[in-house]
Amino acid sequence: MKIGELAKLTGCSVQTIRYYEKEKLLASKRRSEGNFRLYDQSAVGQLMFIKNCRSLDLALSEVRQLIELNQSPGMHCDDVNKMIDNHIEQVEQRMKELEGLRRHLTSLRDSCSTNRTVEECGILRNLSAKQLENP
Amino acid sequence: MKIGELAKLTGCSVQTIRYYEKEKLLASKRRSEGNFRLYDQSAVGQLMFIKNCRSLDLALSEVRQLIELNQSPGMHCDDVNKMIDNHIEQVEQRMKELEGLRRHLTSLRDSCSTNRTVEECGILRNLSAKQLENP
DNA sequence: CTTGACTCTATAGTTACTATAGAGTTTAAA
DNA sequence: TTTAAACTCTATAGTAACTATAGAGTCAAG
Ligand SMILES: [Zn+2]
Ligand SMILES: [Zn+2]
Ligand SMILES: [Zn+2]
Ligand SMILES: [Zn+2]
Repeated sequence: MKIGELAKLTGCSVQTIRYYEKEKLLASKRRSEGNFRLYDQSAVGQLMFIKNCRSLDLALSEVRQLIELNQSPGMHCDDVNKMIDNHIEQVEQRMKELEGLRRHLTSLRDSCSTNRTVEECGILRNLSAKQLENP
Repeated sequence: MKIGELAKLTGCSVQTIRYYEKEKLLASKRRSEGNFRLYDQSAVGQLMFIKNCRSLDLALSEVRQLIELNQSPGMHCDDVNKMIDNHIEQVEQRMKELEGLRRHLTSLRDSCSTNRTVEECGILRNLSAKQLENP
């Protein structure tokens, strides 16, 4: 199949597939006479693997590691487990940050009401303050 | 004062200050004979304003809008309020996404235990599956 | 007068794509 | 058979908000 069909089958864009190739994540094994990339069924699986990883916010460099690991079936998979553990931690960390941000933004929002002028705006006044209180 | 002192006073890096100038967020009013940027006390306040905005994850384009607004003290501040409301929504949206991600990652993690080989790795097997279940 | 700390501009790199431009290829209809 | 549409190719630039150089110039102290 050509790149367009692979794109349709996987829900990736054509440019994204070419980008993954450049990044050594997915190779097309053959080219047509007119130099078009040709893929077989296994490419669908490989691309879905990448897509699944991306949906979990794994970086492409990590996806690359996983692909390489996948090629040594006898090795221990500790590194995979660690990578996921790491991600869970990072996600939780980011959630905490966002929670702090949300509280900050909410209290900032409460410092202004409707029908005020820029001069009177509590938000702008707070943003101008020497330093916002730390969460 | 020169750029290095401004950087120290505000906790921004020198390059960041120059970047903000290029992005029309903070101008140095004068230059020294040797072409060094010179700042007065008001620059400290302006830069802290930017820093406060950034700590709330406001985009530089939004900071620019706020700075412009700040220059029309008689106008209504509705746009400011709307901007903050918007941000609160976006933050809450992102928190929801991360919560879904966390659940996904956690259940994926549970599909593997210690002392398995790559071949047996539940995580890799799940990532290879045609499609991950949607949250 | 030299050393070191500072500053200047310009440029490239980061991440994971997306969006062109300009050219060539393939397929299908007219 | 011609021609048009649809597809593909490479190469390049853009995104956001910085960070990190390189190479040159400025300034203060010793
Ligand atoms: Zn990671
Ligand atoms: Zn207001
Ligand atoms: Zn925003
Ligand atoms: Zn495993």
